[in-house]
Amino acid sequence: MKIDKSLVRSIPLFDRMSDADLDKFLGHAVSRRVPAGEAVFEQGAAATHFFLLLHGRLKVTQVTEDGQQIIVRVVHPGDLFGFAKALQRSDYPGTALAVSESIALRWPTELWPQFVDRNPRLAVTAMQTIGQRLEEAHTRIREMSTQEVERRVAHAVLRLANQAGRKEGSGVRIDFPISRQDIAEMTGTTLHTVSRILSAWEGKGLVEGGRQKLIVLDINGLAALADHVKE
Amino acid sequence: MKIDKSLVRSIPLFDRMSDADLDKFLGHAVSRRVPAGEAVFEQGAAATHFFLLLHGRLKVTQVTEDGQQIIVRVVHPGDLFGFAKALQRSDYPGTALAVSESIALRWPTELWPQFVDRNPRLAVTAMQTIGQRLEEAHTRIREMSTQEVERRVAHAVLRLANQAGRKEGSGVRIDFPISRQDIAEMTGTTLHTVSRILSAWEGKGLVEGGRQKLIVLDINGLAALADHVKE
DNA sequence: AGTCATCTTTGACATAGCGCAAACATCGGC
DNA sequence: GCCGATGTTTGCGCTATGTCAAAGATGACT
Repeated sequence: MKIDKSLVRSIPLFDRMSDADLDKFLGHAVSRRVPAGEAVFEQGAAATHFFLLLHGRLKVTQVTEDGQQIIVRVVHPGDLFGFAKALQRSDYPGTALAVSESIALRWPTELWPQFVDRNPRLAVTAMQTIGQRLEEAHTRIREMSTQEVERRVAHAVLRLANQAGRKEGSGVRIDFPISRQDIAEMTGTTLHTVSRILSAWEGKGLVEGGRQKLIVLDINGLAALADHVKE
Repeated sequence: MKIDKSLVRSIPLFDRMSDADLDKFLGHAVSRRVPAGEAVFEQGAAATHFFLLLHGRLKVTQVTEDGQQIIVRVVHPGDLFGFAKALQRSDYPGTALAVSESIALRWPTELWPQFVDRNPRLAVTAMQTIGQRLEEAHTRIREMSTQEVERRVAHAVLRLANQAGRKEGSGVRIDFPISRQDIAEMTGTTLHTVSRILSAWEGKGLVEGGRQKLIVLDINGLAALADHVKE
């Protein structure tokens, strides 16, 4: 599939790469269209490629031995993902599932070292990316350790609105299909509890819900809920 | 303070470095003795150095806005720590506190790039280290999302026994002073609950407790508790 | 337009584990 | 050898949240 170069250029990681380098980089890439509901790679599979999301939205999930699922993170356009090999893993630690129709570029993991070599900025970006993820993970741990469910959900929704929000009417809509179950798996609770919480918020005019839909009407109100130490 | 070179050699990261390179590396290092209870660096402080723990034990903690503390991880001898700058942060995200008398080497963060340059293995090790930490963080998130407190504590204790266990009599002793409060902060619960759980375990002969002391008597029994899906 | 699968809401109920409080144990210092 | 500081144990009540159950909504497909 032909690669939309201007799309790639719009990604910070590549905006200042020389045209020659970019061509070399993209020369090895394979573009793939992933329909909603399909996996880019599966947990436990051999890490043969690393990826860059150009368009769409993925969720990375892990399943525990006893069958419970959690959402590790959401992949947004411009994000590198699946570079387990760079971290010295031989298999993917999670499953990457398209939640809406997506387009991803793919490179064989063997190329990673030479890309990094040729383009130091990539190494820095990768380090940075992982650093951020580590920080996010710690934030999540901190929240799960110290906050009640409602605040955690508030934080999660705010984060989503930030990363995947699109203005719609008087509010900000989460720009991909997301279920209560998904939110539950991101915050470590059950869909029932999430449903109750969202219903309550809807009653207070903070959000507007719907099937696989979520619109934040009052960002500040939500932020207050998320930050406010209850008294 | 003079650096014990054989101690450094015993760390996997350095065991195969050439003598010349090692000398160059250590030439820039400053060794510091940290008494128990003292901090190597504090959360929020400018990240001026990165470190290597030679001896002792540290806990890295974070404090939330509302004053609650969590233990992010325990640093063992041979671990690199505090390389926030490599991850493009300007300050330390947590506080590193010695829980027993420790010795740490210290380098200015500016040297990081050139060390990595001269010694590619360091870069790989660092990447690997961060990858592991990320994985650990996800494991913890998974546990906190899906398991009850008792299983989480069991996992935490097993991990400690693995990383810091020393045979003692018929059991394995956690080889540094650790309180119920600490365990609580590692597992996202309260010291009360931890105390109850440990008391129960002691009743079953799984562990032996004490002031800032913990000895695992029955690793398998504990592992069963940690893994066994309750029915 | 009807059917089915999926997602959401809501209720009733059970309980794990937290908060509070007080007694108790252990250790290091004087 | 006593004292104060620090850590641990235990009881009790409460409530946030999970579990179980069932009834709506919503949208996709035929």
